[in-house]
Amino acid sequence: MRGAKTKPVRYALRHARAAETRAAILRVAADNFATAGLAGGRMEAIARAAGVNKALLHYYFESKAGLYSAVLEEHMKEFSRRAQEVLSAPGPARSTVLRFVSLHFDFISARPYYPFLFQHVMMAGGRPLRRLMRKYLLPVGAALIRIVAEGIRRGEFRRVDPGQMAASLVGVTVFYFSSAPITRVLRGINPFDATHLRQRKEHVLEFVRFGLFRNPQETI
Amino acid sequence: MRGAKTKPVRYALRHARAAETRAAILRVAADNFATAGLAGGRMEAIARAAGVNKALLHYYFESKAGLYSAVLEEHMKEFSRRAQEVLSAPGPARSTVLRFVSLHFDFISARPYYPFLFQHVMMAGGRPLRRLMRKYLLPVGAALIRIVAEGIRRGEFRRVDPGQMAASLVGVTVFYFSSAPITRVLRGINPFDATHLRQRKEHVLEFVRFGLFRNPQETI
DNA sequence: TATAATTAACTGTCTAGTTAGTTAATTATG
DNA sequence: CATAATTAACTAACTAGACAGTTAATTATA
Repeated sequence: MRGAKTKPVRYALRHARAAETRAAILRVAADNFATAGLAGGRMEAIARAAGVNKALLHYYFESKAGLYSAVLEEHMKEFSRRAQEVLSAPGPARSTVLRFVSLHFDFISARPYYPFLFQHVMMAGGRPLRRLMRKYLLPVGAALIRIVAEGIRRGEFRRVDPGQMAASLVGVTVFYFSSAPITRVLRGINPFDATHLRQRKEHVLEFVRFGLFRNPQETI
Repeated sequence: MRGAKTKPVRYALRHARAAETRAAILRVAADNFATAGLAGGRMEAIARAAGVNKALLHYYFESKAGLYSAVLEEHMKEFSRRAQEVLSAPGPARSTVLRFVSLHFDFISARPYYPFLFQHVMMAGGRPLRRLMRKYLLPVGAALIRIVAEGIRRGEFRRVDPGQMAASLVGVTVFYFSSAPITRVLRGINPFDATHLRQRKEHVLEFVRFGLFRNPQETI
């Protein structure tokens, strides 16, 4: 039986420890897949690092692809939840957009491997990609576009193509993280230390204000 | 012998045909590695698609990693050359930056797999990454930063951190392409058709003008 | 004592890389 | 200038190792 799908409430304690094991596997797998991709990731290595037997990965996640999907889905679900919260909150479009960018930035800051995991599925494509994208990204993307459009209508933003702007908001945030290895090599710094993160975030938020807002200087 | 490194001018005809074969391998390999990564790429598949024997790949490129490097280097060399040309041309910083962004955008437009190839080495890291980065990216990055700094000094640009701005310029361009698979799924369009490319490029250039220039409206 | 959680040991397949050649263009030479 | 020798370009068939996934059993706990 796949231990993950059925949750036998009767076996609460037993299940609690099992959940820990499962979480440990997911944590380690995220790291492994992020650096190596689906093809490059090693089930054996993941099992060893998680301190469990290789067969247990299959017991919980069926297959390598299943494990990969589970890893990715965990993160996407969480981000999607938080993003929807921010994007559906009332208030001026200006602050909503800035709060979204800020959330996005912080979310990835805490999960350095997230962009890589993402890149890998994207490049691989296929059915699982489509499922995850439609389920988690589509709603967030739509909400973001809606907010930008609203901001334009209200005169808070310049007249831009909301779809294009959404892509730029995400792109300018994500790129810093997905190019982190280059930064490390070329600048010899750690892009994930507090100082550099703060500098980058500040820059991104300012860049967004000037790139999108009608009156960038105005305090919100 | 590695036919590629030594170029026996004496055997002109023979060598000419060999160069074609080599180029064909590189072309096919770019495609294969871009979708599958280094680990996921298949020497056998590349050989078949290029219409040659698998052993020939090793004859020319030593190893799988060697082939991957060769593929990437080809593209990076070419981009680096063109970028340096643009960045070292005289004129106002405004037009230099816009011309750089434009070149970058067009270069990738013509090589849809380039960002993916790139991402893969980056994630893998290691010695070959460092070599290529230092050789091709470092000079371009430095030149771009210099131009931004110059633009600030001349009062053409807002007072921004030149390094951060360089990252944003590249990021906002690259993201459209590296997220192309998502776009295809979510919006059901082909991001590489002429219409969408034009729309995106227009948006990016405008976004850069507003995000960076002191007087975005002013014509150059 | 039933069953969930976990493991050791195994197997079949896939694939990078090798080896021992063949083919054909080019050059040397009788 | 014909043909033998040489060499670059290329191939068929193989090997060694790696790795995903399986099986049958064991341990822990409700």
